[in-house]
Amino acid sequence: MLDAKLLRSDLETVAEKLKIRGYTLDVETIQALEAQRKEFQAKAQTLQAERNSRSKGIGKAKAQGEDIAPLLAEVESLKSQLEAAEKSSEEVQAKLHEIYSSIPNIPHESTPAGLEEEDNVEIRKWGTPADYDFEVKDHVDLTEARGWYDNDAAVKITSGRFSVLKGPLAKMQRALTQFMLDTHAENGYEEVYVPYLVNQDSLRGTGQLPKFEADLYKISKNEEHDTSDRDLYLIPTAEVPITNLVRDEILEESALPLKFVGHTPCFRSEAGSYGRDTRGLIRQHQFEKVEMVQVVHPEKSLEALEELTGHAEIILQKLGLPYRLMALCGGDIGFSAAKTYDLEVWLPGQSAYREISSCSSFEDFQARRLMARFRSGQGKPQLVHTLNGSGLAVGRTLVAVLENYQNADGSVTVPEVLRPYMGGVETI
RNA sequence: GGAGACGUGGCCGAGAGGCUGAAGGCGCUCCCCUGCUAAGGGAGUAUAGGGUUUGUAGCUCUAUCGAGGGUUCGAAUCCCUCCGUCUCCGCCA
Repeated sequence: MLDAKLLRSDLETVAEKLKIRGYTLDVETIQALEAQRKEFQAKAQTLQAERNSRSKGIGKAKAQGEDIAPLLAEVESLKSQLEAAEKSSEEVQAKLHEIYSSIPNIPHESTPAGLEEEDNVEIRKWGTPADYDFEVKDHVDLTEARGWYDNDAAVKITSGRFSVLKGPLAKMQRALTQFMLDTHAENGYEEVYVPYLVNQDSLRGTGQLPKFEADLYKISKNEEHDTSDRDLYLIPTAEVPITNLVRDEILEESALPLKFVGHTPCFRSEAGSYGRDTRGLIRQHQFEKVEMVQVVHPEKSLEALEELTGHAEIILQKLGLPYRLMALCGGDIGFSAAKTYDLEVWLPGQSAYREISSCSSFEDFQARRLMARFRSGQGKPQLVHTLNGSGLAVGRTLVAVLENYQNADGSVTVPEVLRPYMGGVETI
């Protein structure tokens, strides 16, 4: 959520900056509603003040044994006026809140202009895709025949877009997870274990709600056994539970930056994604991801994004996987992000670079909704800046390892850094 | 899951319809006193939003005593629902 004060004082500038991401702000509607808000809110507050002071008067008169009947009659007429004023005030504020909740973050000035994926800017490349003197297979062909990847079983158990991994493949996914967590811990991240189901407040805090409910799996309660009226959702990313650790918190300035890393499964309903990447492990309703989250001082968020992105790159470098770093353009960054770098790994099976990590700075956009603040000196609490990045998407990393390390005979060499996590095995 | 108790500011803890945005204590900040690794005295110390304003200053209004709703001229205080904590029982990895 953007700063309401900024929206009131400098709406035109905000509208201008949002054009960079192809978003058109309805300036006239907002201005009209703001004018109403101001009028109704002021009126309601004046009436409340009136009622409060008169009610106090009644209390004092009663204490002195005076007749309070005439005073009561006076206040009576206030009541209906106040109720009406409060109602209009609440209605306008609810409308404004809905509009404000649906406005995306303002892109950072260093975010490249452009609306299409083609407008993303390549920052650097690392590694060189290998030349294979045999016909390369994709990860499905490499694993299905050996019984390690079983789509049919997943369909039987659940439905499409889920997968069953077996044997060395399942083990390698676990090895990758362990390797990533350990590496990030060495770089100063505190490992956290968090719930996979979250409430609505958490999803609002990080910006998935209210706009993107369709992408989420909602857990409906069993009425017979659960009288709670709270719906829970499966997390689409560990960003949600981890970033919400600081919701409603006022941190000490000295506690910043906070750096967390966690591994969770992620659940995405991804309506509309059918037809893209229908084969294999690239796009699933359930996948594993290691996520880094940083909570930093507002002046440090830009350099923190570079650092965090670097931490994701280290994983790819240690695994020896060729990749490129892309700065996403205004039209391609997510709703809550001010600036985003994507890491794209080389997949020989597709002869293409594919996204394997997304690292974003949200500046104070999430923090405002989260009420995540810090106290510096004697001053008022200020909003922190939040960042996160995949470090990495484990399922896609598994695909990348399989395809980049494949041999002519269909076996796969285990990258050296992974061997300690796989009992020293050198090939699978 | 069953029964009972409870949820107040950074922390502890009073308050049981009006004089309570909230006593008292601890902690913290500032000032004074004191020459010694201590103590004493004084002041201050929640958050959000609105209005005013060149102003993240000041003034002022509103809201907030787990959350939401209700009763009332008036609710931390009464009623309802939910969330959470603790104790005992049950169940379970």
